[in-house]
Amino acid sequence: MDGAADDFTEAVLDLVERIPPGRVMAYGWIAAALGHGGPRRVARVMSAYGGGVPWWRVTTGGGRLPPGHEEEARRRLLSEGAVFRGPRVLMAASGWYPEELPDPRG
DNA sequence: GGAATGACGATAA
DNA sequence: ATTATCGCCATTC
Repeated sequence: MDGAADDFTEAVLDLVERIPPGRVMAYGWIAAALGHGGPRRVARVMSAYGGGVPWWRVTTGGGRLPPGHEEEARRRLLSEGAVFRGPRVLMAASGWYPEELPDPRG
């Protein structure tokens, strides 16, 4: 076991919890915001511990909903006012990024 | 130690 | 738009 692993998990969950309603963040964004790890690492955390946070506000880089939970996530996001474009979320409109951190998009 | 796997991402065809 | 392939990173077998 590794204490640092729990630390990373906690950081991911904390960041996901502060995503505003109707907004979404990508796995890669979260990894970039935390400064280490990777998209797969974040996805693993969500898969295991995402049940305690608004996991539906986390999507793939293209606005794709989490596989196996598309129905659920889509329903929730629509309810929160997220902008959809077919089966995906418009990251340009509903994408969110912590203002206190540098934006990877430039 | 090596192969397989996964709620990913980017690129090529 | 869709499929295929590779890279990434930690976990699991």
